[in-house]
Amino acid sequence: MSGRRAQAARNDELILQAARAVFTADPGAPIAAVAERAGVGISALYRRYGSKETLLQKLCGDGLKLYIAACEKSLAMDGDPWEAFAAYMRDIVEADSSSLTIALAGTFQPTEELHRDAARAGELATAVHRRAVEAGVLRPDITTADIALLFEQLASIKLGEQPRTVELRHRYLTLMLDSMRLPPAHRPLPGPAPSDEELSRRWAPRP
Amino acid sequence: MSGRRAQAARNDELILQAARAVFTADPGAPIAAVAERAGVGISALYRRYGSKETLLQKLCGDGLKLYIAACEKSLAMDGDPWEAFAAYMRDIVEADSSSLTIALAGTFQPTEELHRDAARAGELATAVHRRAVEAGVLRPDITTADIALLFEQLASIKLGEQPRTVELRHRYLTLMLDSMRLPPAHRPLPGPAPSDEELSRRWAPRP
DNA sequence: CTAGAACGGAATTGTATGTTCCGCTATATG
DNA sequence: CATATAGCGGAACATACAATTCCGTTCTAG
Repeated sequence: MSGRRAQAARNDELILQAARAVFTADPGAPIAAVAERAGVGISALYRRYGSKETLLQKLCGDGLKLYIAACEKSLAMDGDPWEAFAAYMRDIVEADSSSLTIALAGTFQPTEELHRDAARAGELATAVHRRAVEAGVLRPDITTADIALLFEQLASIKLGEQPRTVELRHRYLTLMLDSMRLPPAHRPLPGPAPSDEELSRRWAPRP
Repeated sequence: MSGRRAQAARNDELILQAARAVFTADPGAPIAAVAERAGVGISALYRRYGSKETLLQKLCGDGLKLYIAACEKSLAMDGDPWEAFAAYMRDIVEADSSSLTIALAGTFQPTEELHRDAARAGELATAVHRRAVEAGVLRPDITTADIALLFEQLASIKLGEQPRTVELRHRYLTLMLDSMRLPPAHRPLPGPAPSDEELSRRWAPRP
């Protein structure tokens, strides 16, 4: 397959990647920013998604599917129950789906399919959580809702470029896991702490 | 003092309170929302602050002063070094200055005074941190920059009304403190975990 | 060779928001 | 009591921005 068709197929992917990157960095970004990042014109976007809302629903749906996949992967793990739980949380952080899902909450009308997937994700998350509690490796006073909020906190971290941001999220996830694990223990923290320079850079006036 | 002068003096405070509340809830809020919340006209605002930027600088400055006060209070405490450190973090959460300070970073030109206060706040925070590390009650691999980011994570929590939000922030602060304290230990978590209803409410499309 | 899919990007349209302006009111003052 | 004016409410203005539409162009399948 080549020529115009091929470009179209490539653009499909290009646009989705761009949209993920742009809206993850700034949930309120204009749709033109997505087109620019993808290196295509605006009409290439509107050919695929009838409106901004449609695109956001698609992104949100993809994020949910990643979430579901992480849950299923964890549930499929046998062996150390704590490791299964921790892997679940690490996978979610790695997928970076919360950022979008959360920031976009209330921005658009949830599809029927979104509702179904969200319900399924909730069930799976509950299962992952329950297994950890029943195995006695997770503080029982931590609920599934707590975990959802913890993901949101991690998603709020934004410092420097994406890889650095993910690295820092893992750092604080490690901290969170320490505080949730039974028996209490401290693990070494991954990645360097933020430097003062990283922190202060944010005070430069944004154009 | 009564009559017109009195109303003016009252408005001074009214406007500041409203501005704090509004911008804390939504850093991008229009200036008209502040006037409405304060129950005054727009011109009452512009009489006091020449521009939105000026108002934001004022709020940010106030937040910094609260931060500085919390540091000084902690440094003045003698007795349990851990308690001094924990009190510092609790006070910052209570003051809720981070929300503004962080959300507004980069949205306006920092004043000279802001710079000075920020520097002073940094020094004090470092002192609080060092004392905890030297007393052997705080994980040494946690840096002051880490703590700054932890505050940001707490500030990102927004669920329901302000009091509930603060309650939840204390809940997760407790978790964080557990993970930072030497020797490792778990403390009971304050406040109830978020209910599913609280969480799902956010998905209602915002007008 | 040509119909039409795919596209780039300017033009259109609507909205949101910072700021200014004007007329009103109550009060301080002589 | 008269009146200058501080303080105010809110409409009007100017503008920036962003979603969407539209049209001319390009490329390729048949």
